[in-house]
Amino acid sequence: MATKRPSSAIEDYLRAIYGLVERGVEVSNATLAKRLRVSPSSVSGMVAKLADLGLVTHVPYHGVELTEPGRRAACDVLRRHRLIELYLVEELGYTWDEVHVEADVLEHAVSDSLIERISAKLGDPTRDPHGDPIPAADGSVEQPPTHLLRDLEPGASGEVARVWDTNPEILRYLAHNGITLGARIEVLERQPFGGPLVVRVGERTHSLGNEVTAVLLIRVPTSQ
Amino acid sequence: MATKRPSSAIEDYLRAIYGLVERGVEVSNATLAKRLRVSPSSVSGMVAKLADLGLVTHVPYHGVELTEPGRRAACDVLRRHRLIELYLVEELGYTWDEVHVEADVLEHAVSDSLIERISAKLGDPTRDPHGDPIPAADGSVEQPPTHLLRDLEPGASGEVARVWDTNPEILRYLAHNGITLGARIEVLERQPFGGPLVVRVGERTHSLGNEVTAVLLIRVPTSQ
DNA sequence: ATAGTGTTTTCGGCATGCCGAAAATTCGAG
DNA sequence: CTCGAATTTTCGGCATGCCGAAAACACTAT
Repeated sequence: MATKRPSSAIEDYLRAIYGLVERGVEVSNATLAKRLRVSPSSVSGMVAKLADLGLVTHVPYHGVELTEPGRRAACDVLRRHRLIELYLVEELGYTWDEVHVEADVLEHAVSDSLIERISAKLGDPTRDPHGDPIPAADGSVEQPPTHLLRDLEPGASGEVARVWDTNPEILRYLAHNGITLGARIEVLERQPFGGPLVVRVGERTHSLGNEVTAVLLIRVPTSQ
Repeated sequence: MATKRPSSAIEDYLRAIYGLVERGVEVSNATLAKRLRVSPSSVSGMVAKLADLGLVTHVPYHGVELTEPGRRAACDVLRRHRLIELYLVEELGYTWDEVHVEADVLEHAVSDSLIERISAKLGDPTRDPHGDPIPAADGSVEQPPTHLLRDLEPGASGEVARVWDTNPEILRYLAHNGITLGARIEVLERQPFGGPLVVRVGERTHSLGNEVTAVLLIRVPTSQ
């Protein structure tokens, strides 16, 4: 029998930790506090609790790491979150900038059986509307090899595989400029000193700032 | 701007009070405690809080009554609850005995905008899978005139308009015997001393106990 | 009137999670 | 090595909601 689900607060922390690791961001008390919009002292308290529960390992004054049960629980939440996002887009006409807030709440409220019906109705998809992989019901995740747009050299091209951000404004900006999942994108030139990257998407060229290029993951055909 | 939504606990109490009134059950501390599966002392505490918030009036040691703001808030929750139930049946293949538990949780998690999209997708329905009226977005509810099956005399007939219960076993029992919304039902005879009511539904006759006849609402053609 | 019964309320307590202020720790610069 | 800044933890406190035990109340029957 499936063991009971953690509290929403716990699930929020687990998903946040997983998300930071996934993006290669250091998982510190401070980054967690910022991401969860909570005070650092609250993070200390909750991390102690997570460690008690065996969901993370914690070296005081140093880092936090998910244990295997913790990773598994995080994947469960992530699966729910991403399936809900996709469902809202596919079945209820949401756009990719609207779904995150809604899914943040619903991920804690849907039952396992509901989420499996949703998955079935969507044809057991493996990507959410932002290109993020949807963990399978058994907790496995496939992370396809991609490159940050920021790291590509002029001349490189590929297609937009994933947008690593939840900020509705950035997402609307991208969609408005035709930068959506699957769009072909070619790097034309890079301005020095942290300047914008000039890219071509379809007929148009855009100068993209750091906030944007650090968030777009590109699938490059001949990787390596 | 819509004022913030009450806590889930508060919404649960409001919906419970509304539900008891709707069924003509006395709204006492005890009935509330039983319906919410909570201790009587918890009810006392929460009722005091609801009174503070102006959602109910409370005469200590006597009854609780919804104020107009309280009724309105209860209808909001009820609208969400019933739309979710219908949605699960229509779009995700749930049966009428499965939806209640799921909706109990989701009613607190769906945003107003999501619920309106759901309502639109369903064609702004006015009945949920149990025949319960779905309050409109403006808080108005229509209660169609019906009769408890228990109160009908032999010879009377009508169609099943509503099932006033959430117990999955009763609901499965009814569905299994063809007693679903819209089914024609005719009272054949009434056994005395609280005995069963014999009814005909389609080709078959059933002897229905009190638990069942007290829960079936019948629309009788020539009311009066 | 009053005793008894059942209901309701009050009271202190517990669990979860949040906070700010102050103490503890780390780590780089000098 | 030591000082100081930044981070992290500890501590006491608060809010929400739940509980059980005991006191307060209402209502019925004598």
